[in-house]
Amino acid sequence: MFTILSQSPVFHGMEAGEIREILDKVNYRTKRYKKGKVIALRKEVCNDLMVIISGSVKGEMLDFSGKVIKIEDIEAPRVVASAFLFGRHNLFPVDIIANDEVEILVIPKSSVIQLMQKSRTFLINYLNVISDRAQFLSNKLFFLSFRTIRGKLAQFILSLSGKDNRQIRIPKTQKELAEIFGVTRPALARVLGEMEKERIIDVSRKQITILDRNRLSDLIR
Amino acid sequence: MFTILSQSPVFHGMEAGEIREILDKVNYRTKRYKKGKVIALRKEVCNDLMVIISGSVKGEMLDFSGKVIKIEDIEAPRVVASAFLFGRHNLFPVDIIANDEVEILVIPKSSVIQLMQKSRTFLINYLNVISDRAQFLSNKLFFLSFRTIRGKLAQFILSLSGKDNRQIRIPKTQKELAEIFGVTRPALARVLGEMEKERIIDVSRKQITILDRNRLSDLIR
DNA sequence: AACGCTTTGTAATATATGTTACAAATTATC
DNA sequence: GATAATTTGTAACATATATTACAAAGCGTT
Repeated sequence: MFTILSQSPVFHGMEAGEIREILDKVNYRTKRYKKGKVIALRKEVCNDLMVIISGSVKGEMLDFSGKVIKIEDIEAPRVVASAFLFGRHNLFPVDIIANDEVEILVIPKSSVIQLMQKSRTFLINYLNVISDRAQFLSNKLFFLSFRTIRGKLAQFILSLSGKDNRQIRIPKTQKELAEIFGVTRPALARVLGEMEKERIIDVSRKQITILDRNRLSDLIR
Repeated sequence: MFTILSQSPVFHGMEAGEIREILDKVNYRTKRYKKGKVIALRKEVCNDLMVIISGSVKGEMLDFSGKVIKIEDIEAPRVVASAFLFGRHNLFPVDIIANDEVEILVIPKSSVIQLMQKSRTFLINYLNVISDRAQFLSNKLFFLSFRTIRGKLAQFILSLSGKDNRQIRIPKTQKELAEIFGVTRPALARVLGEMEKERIIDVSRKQITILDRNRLSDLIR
């Protein structure tokens, strides 16, 4: 178990033995859930740090019309709801459900704080995990703030391309990209086609070449 | 100064004297900036915690077309870029500019870590600040994920109304609400008008009454 | 090489929202 | 109470994207 934990972002840079040693000084336990079991309910108070040791869980929520929306998958050895253990509203934002047979390391909040004060590495790791999360969200939000698909695409391409390289490779299918953009796949394909026709970019599958950097920049806002 | 700091979220719950005491054990300094001065540049490494003691700053960025976009104002005694001191990409996401005469408390990252290990209160405060930020962003993102104005409005109204109260009061103008939704003001007004015509809600200025809860729920997704 | 599966390109039509403009209603200011 | 400023209601028109559908191209397997 401790070997797996050393792969987890919160125990990053610590040896299995070291992890065992500091965990032994605080309260912790492991829990197992069968596939489909509810691990935590939305709006429940989040009082424990949960690190997935094996298996994966999903975050789900019910909208007002009662439909289930899957928010995201979290796999071993990641941490569940890291940004909701602290903060003013430390309630789970979604229901957490086991995707398959899952084993989870559960550490009470007070022990987490003890760990942070004992281990500088653990402290910094935890800060990094929540900060990364905030940065990821902030980035995503900035990205969604572009109204049109052209704008999003221009922003996306320019932020991937360095200062002078004209070629970028997108390691995603159109379908995935459309999902990130929050648009439909045909709409994205159409815009790609239009921009190609206008000789702003050249598209061939996942390979995009910038033909006219200036006009591409102008598409943003 | 320490009295003002005790109002700051990171020193919340600490007396002025207590703050002076723990700060004296680490490195810190204060800096002053005149109106319009650049405090930090986008993509610069964020190595210090900055707490605004007096005045306010703004976050700005240049898009690829060179236009300035104001992101947000941060006023005393809040913290600047709390989520960017840690994390994998600890670079300022925006340029930070002084809005007026500003005084800032600057604490190097290493000292921040020392403070966290010395003071449980400071540690928990800092965790709360970043977590609040992540929660705020996560909420906003969830909200933007509703495609249509009707959907956003339904979500908004239902989340404000309790289980049975039919009346809610929105303490915002249409213009502000439209901005939160990321849509134009006339478009929002039109949708409000349509939903009123359909007898789903009753709108009179900032007062909204739910007439048909079921149909309102159906509008979500 | 033939088969199925996924990805991409494209089109017609429907819908939602933006844009611009203006007047009516409300609120604030003197 | 009169005047100005803000907020709201509404409309005509332009535009971007969703929806649905289908065929072509590419890819993996046998």
